[in-house]
Amino acid sequence: MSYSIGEVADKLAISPYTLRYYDKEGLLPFVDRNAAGRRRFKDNDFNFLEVIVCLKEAGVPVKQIGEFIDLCMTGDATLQDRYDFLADHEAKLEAKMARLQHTLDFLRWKKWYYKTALQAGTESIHYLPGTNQVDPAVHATFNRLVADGASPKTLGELN
Amino acid sequence: MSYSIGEVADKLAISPYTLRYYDKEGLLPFVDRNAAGRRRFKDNDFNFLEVIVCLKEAGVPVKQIGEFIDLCMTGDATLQDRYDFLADHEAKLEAKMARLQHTLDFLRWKKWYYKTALQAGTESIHYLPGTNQVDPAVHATFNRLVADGASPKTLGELN
DNA sequence: ATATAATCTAGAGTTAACTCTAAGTCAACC
DNA sequence: GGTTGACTTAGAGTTAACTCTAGATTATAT
Repeated sequence: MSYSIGEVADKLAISPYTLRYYDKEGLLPFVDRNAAGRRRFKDNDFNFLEVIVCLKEAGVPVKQIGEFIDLCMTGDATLQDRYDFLADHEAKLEAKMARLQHTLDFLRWKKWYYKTALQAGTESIHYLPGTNQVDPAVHATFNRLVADGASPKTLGELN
Repeated sequence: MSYSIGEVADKLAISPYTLRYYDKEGLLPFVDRNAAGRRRFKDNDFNFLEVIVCLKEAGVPVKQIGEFIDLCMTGDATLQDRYDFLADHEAKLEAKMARLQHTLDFLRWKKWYYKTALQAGTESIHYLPGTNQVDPAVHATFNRLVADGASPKTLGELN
């Protein structure tokens, strides 16, 4: 089985432009061409494409993905380098997910902030008396609710 | 208490250039100026800055963050819009974290793939006999190990 | 008082990752 | 056999988010 650039683009839900750009950047050295110079992707190529898509999603720059593909093409001498590369980006992704979890926590507290303001009809219930400044105790109140067992996700839910 | 742009930049670990850029894009309409035209950040401004940093981390484009700040400056009439904005980006962030979890799973399976190749001294242990194509059963083997209770994270760990 | 450092604006430059255009080739269908 | 659509390359254009420069002003430290 072999596939045209358009078929691969459809399968991966990315544009043919992007695939050609990746090729230009050295990400697709494994792709064959037919007599007319058109790209013919093999079944096994999807193993590489899967990795490329994964690294992209993980936030690895195209240039670095190219370096990984280079290692792949070089052979068994680079197995350790490839392992280290993946371990490095695994750690980076774990760190990023931890940061995003904090971001999500913050978003949920702010949602609760607006839910309660909405129910009161005014944001000023969260202000220090006689000012336009948010009372730091409000965040502490939310944290106490969570510590007491409430779900941060449902606390901010309207209805 | 008030703070210069440099002090705020240090606290948020972003450059003064970036803060001025945000101001230019309408993200900092709440910041005061002194007689000489220099920015003076108030304590309460950090409530806005916190939100800006959070939305940035969540992947919200600067332009959209500006729209949210606009809502904030308009007053209580926009409370629902602000709630909806946060709820929308909460959902998007949850979806992104689910995708990243899949990405992390994939990275770990590939790490195990290279760990086992490394221990065998050659990647070819994963190929279909007499080819250079990866045997699809290899991924299935990894999945079985995980289904049988092994940790995907430690399975790929070297040592 | 003076040198150094921080700030200001307007606007130019940079970078990554596409995204598209132009001009041409090739394949599939009626 | 002709038309339509997919493909090719080289290279230009786009977009977001900075990042910096230049030239001027202001604040801080000796």
